[in-house]
Amino acid sequence: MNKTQAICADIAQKLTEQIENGSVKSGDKLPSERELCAQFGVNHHVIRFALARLVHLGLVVSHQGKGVFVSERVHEISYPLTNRTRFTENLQKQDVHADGKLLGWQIRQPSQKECLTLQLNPKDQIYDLHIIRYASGQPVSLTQTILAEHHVPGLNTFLTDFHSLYQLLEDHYNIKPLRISSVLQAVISCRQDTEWLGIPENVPILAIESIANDPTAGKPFEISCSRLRGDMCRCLINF
Amino acid sequence: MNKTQAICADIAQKLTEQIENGSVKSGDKLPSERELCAQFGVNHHVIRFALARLVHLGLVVSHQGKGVFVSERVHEISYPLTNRTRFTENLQKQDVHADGKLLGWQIRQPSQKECLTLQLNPKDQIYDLHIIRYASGQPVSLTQTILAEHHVPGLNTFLTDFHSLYQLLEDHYNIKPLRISSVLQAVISCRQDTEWLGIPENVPILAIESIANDPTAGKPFEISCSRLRGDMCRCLINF
DNA sequence: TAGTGGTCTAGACCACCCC
DNA sequence: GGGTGGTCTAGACCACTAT
Repeated sequence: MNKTQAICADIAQKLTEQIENGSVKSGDKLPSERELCAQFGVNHHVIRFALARLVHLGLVVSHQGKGVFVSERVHEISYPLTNRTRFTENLQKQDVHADGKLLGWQIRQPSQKECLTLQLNPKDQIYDLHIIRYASGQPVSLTQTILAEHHVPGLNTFLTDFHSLYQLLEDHYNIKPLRISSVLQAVISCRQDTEWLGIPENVPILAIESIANDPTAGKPFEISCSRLRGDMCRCLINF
Repeated sequence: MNKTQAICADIAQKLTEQIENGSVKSGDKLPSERELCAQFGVNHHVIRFALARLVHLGLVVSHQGKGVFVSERVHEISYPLTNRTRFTENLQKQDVHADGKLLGWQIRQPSQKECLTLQLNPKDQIYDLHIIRYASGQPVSLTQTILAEHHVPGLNTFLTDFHSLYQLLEDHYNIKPLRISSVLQAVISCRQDTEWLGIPENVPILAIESIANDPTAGKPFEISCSRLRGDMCRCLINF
């Protein structure tokens, strides 16, 4: 049927096969775009388009001025999702070094939706934290965390040497949040993701919105919105 | 810093804003590529690149020969994931009409991994079904289902008028599978997805691999690998 | 300086849709 | 036939990295 626009997809296919059957290995540099042009007898743009597809699939990464390289098999993280899931603990059990860094924070008025979810008065205030998390030194997720200010008074004083949110909450407030629900969705990377996670655009991201309780108070305590690298994170659920 | 390649991203940004602030509405046709070229004073390719970004974000869909249209807000499906999750039931509770179609099936030898998971002998045989599922008539997911042949003898005779797998299993074998684990991952759409689900390439997909038990036998019964449209499916988990 | 990836232009031609 | 999106070519120029 429609077999005119085969060239570009064909090249992507051939390159994919070369990677998957191991004739170019993990970490290897692909021939330069100019070389591939000559090799396949096509234009610059066709090659670039084919390579873009491989980038989206996570098979290669490209570095301006250096070349295009077959992705190192990133250590895939298994992320068991339970009501007690804690990023740091989770990874340590898999013998992976975990760390978190606070990118920024503010105290602000809650939105209408945040009021509803956290059962706040409109004049209550909230902490809004942005956290990046690392596994073995590699950035894997961006998280926005919302906490009611009156639940964690003076939180700001503990933020200077931030590593693990839940550790902090336990140490200073004796609170161990319990996750009560999560919503998972597959989305595409945006500017923010590319900047912080060091990944290209148009790459899959697992978005997780969770609500956690403070079990002693039995009330909603935390809203968190995480964006996890799709190529690194597998989310496990047991019933 | 790097502010040369702003044009393309800028245009994508501007078009995105026009859609999000409602100055072009859901279902509306965007100006043709030629018109946009003139409007922004740039080349064909720049416009196409910008539009591609919108496509990946799920904001627009393009139809050859007709034009580029702002995506109709697809009815987002909430997909509660529990050990009793059944696609058909699930959607009916949300007053959404659900249906399934069998794309194909075969009986074959299990792979090593399938043997292990389903606790089979290498000489056992398995049913391998490919199912597409619809919500309100729109395709939302592709699923591969693996069942041991000796658990569902003569299954083939029931496949001619297929609508709901779990209904079939209950009606003819009195089996109500219980999900015991799921693995969720964000990936990117492949050829197969684009063909069956009617979505473009490089669009997010939620991949779910599940294992279910036959509760009366207490043994692994089914492996299913689903690929859900990222723009339509939100997966809910309660703890 | 020379090589790499990245962005943009100008223009040809194809496939599809609708009148 | 005249519109639309889709693919490909040829070539210029920029930004980054090595050496």
